[in-house]
Amino acid sequence: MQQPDRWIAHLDMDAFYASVELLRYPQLRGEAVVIGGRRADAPRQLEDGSWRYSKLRDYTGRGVVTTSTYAARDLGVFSAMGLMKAALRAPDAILLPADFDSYRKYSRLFKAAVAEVAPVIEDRGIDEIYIDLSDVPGVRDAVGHDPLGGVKAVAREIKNSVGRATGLTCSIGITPNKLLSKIASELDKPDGISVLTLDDIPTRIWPLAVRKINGIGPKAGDRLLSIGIATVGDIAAASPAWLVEQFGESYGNWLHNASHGRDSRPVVTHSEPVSISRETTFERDLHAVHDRVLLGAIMDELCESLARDLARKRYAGKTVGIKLRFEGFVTVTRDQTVRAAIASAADIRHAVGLCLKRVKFDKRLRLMGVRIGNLVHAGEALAAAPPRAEPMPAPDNLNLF
DNA sequence: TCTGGGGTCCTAGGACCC
DNA sequence: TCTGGGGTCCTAGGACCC
Repeated sequence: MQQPDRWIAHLDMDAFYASVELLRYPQLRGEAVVIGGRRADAPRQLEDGSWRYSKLRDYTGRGVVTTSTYAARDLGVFSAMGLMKAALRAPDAILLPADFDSYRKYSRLFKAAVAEVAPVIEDRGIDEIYIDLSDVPGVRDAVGHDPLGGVKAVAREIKNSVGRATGLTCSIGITPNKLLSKIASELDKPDGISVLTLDDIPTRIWPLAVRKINGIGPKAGDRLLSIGIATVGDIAAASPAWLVEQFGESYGNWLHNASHGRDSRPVVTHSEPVSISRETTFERDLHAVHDRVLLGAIMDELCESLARDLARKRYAGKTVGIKLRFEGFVTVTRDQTVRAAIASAADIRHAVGLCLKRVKFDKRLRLMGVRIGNLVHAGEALAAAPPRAEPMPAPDNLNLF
């Protein structure tokens, strides 16, 4: 076996949101349960102590499946599917609203439990992480005699630690790099461990569908299929020059390297946010003139939420952006960069007004969002920026809607 | 039966400066 | 006088991910 220079793990919590809900409602274990929808769909406890749950068949309106239990997946209900479509497939599935505070709590718990075993961790969202195991004693000391055994023992230790801390299971893939580990963690899900070396690529990776590669999404997947490429092995068999011809210099070369399992990205243990945003989809499409007052109030609220997020995280930003989604799912964005970093709801709302002026409102709206980028730490913003660098907002800018 | 909310990164054109 | 190349910032859109 070729000795890898790194051992990188990808850890993915199994059906994370749904599994956290099952800790609270253990009587639902084994049932088809779907997370999504509104707060009003929360279970109610009856006087006799029994619980009353919402069923998917009773759901009407917008919304998507956030996660589903494995029993619900067996019925064809998956993440990001519209709830109305899911209701057709699994009308008797139980619907629970998402409780992100609870998921964040369990997220902190499982990451702390992993850190006790292996501290070099890259956050990849609420339910997954990369871990560099190269310098973990049980891995490092096994190099030379039984590397695979050492790696597997550490993986079991991590899973036990996560289980003790949360009562939840996870799946772990361990390989020489992040790209392969991300794929490997899915090979034996749920509650599995998969260890792969570069020698395993032809047998374990090449037979997989191209969409299993992190970075090949719906568009690239369709395009690859349309030119006769269905598996990772098909990409590996194609010439790099041809891939570059089809997909451009950058993506073509990346596809070639990915299909051969090459990836040198490090595990990044700290990163700063690039932007912070808030958005909301309406229950019904709204008219820019007819529903002007309502839209204005919603935009005020979005700006206030964003300002609270900025204050809590101690950031200010120089570029404010709006996102508008019209009926027909057509999305439009506008950006406005101001001279000095801002953080207050009023300053954000003013910049939003400038953005809104540059949009043509000829269709109904289904979504509005506000984003702030070009972030600086709040302390630095105060030190660097003279107060009142921006003029007071003109009254008409505040009332575009 | 239309498709949530929070993000990151890339591309490409134009402005502006040297 | 009609013409270069490079660097950076801003903006808009889009792909992708969890």
